[in-house]
Amino acid sequence: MAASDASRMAGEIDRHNGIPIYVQLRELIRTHITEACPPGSALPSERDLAERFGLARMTVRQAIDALVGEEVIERVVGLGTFVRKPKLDLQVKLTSYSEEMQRRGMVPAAKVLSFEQIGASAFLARELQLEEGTPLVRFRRLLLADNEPMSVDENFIPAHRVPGLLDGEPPTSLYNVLSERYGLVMEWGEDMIEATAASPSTARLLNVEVGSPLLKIQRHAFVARSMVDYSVSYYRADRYKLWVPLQRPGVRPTRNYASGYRS
Amino acid sequence: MAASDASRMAGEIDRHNGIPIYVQLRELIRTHITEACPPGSALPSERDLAERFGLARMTVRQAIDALVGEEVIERVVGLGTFVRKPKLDLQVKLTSYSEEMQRRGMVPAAKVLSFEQIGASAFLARELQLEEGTPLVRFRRLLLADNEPMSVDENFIPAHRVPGLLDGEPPTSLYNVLSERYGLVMEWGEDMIEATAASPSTARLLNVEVGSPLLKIQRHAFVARSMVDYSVSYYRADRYKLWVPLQRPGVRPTRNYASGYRS
DNA sequence: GGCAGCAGGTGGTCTAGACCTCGCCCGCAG
DNA sequence: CTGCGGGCGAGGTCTAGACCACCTGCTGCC
Repeated sequence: MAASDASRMAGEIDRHNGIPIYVQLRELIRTHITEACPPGSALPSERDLAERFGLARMTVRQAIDALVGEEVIERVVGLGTFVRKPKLDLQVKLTSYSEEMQRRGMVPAAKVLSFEQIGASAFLARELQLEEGTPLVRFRRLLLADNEPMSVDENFIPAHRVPGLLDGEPPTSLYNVLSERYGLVMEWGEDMIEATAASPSTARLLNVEVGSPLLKIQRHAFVARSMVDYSVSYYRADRYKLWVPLQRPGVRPTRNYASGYRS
Repeated sequence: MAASDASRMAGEIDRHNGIPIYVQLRELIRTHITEACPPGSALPSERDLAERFGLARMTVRQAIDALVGEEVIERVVGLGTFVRKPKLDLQVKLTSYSEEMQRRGMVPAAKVLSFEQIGASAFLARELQLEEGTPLVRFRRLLLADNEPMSVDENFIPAHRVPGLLDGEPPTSLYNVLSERYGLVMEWGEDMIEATAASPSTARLLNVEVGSPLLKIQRHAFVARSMVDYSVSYYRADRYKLWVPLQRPGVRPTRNYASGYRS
């Protein structure tokens, strides 16, 4: 038998709590996967699941459809449904500096250069899609990795989004504070990337020679449809590379089960 | 009535040609959209479609589900199903230089610097995941935009992938030739981006001063799971910026109907 | 021993209903 | 004129079946 035993799945469906059954089942399956199913292992068959939880098969399929859409599991006709290997991610992540450095295995640190309220200049107003003169919080830092300068970083946030932020200490991780204190979880954004040469002041901060190549990254970050953060960063070219995955428009990625699904 | 008239939809379902009904219906709807539905307009209701084509509503939903998954259309409870505005794409495209420049509204051109067969050096062998000494086609060009130097570009392609390529003229658009003559359609890839300073030879080619900042982009491009192209490009920083969309891991983009769906 | 074919299990597709909530609109009452 | 409440039509969820194509493993024949 390809499929695993449905009776070993924990949990029950509550038909009267208002949560759609397929959502409940989907989460039960998700839990079951993370707790008991290594990549490549089989899930119980749709019919088994339907019987186990007393549901119609179409309802079970709806739950499974959702997980297939998330690319958590994968259907193979005639064989069963299988847990996928964690996929290579074709999406650049919107991460904070601290997260990014930790991912790269370096110790992040920061030296605050300024933390103040300013009025939006014409340029900043345009970048942040606001009226000129709108109060902004300006947060400028020298960011270090493993105790060595990595980048000079300047964030601009509409002041009305973060009342009281300036009263306290400058935050260590900006995105953490925005999310935990103000509920501002960045959902999406865009980076504009270019190469530039170090100005004298930036060069001094980054401990490189004037004119050294730097990676300049301007970022707009959004919550829902309103921009919450505009930032400009100058990264030392000798210490920082960017990795960008690409996908060909209109071409669906090739399937890659190949093998490994036999019992 | 929110929904449009189902009887005005062209096409019929063929129940005996082996193509799943929901696939046929999906394509009929897709055609109907491109031909007769501006963004924001309503589709016929699920029940109308079911009646118009003599199908069960669940089957109609399956067709619509697919298009919703593609983000072509959008469901709004209590209102109907609507054609989405063309979405902002959260995915970097794997495009060739010619495509990219045309998209930016500039006239691409190229001056071939070399077009030859070489053996893979230790470095190239590692980058292309091949044995050292494997024959490669090396294609080095000075790329122009609007008749002004834009970048120096060097492609390496395993020679066995492109038999006879060197016999002819150097191609104008490399990706076009790879796809049309050899069936090699790049499916995905990755860019490594960094800032660097112009070496004397590169500076001369690009018509900039030695030490000027350049954007260095190394690209690995794949067909299925094998690498077909490794390239290194040096872009003039004053003429080229990269745009990279970002998505927060684990956060689903917020709905954005908002308005504009009233009749 | 080997191979062909069949049986049983899997996902794929489809039906014809059911009842739910949600949003809009219109008509009635104040 | 205004407000509110119901009617109606939209999508959302769910059922209990049906038949299909596909894959595997077993069985029995050669």
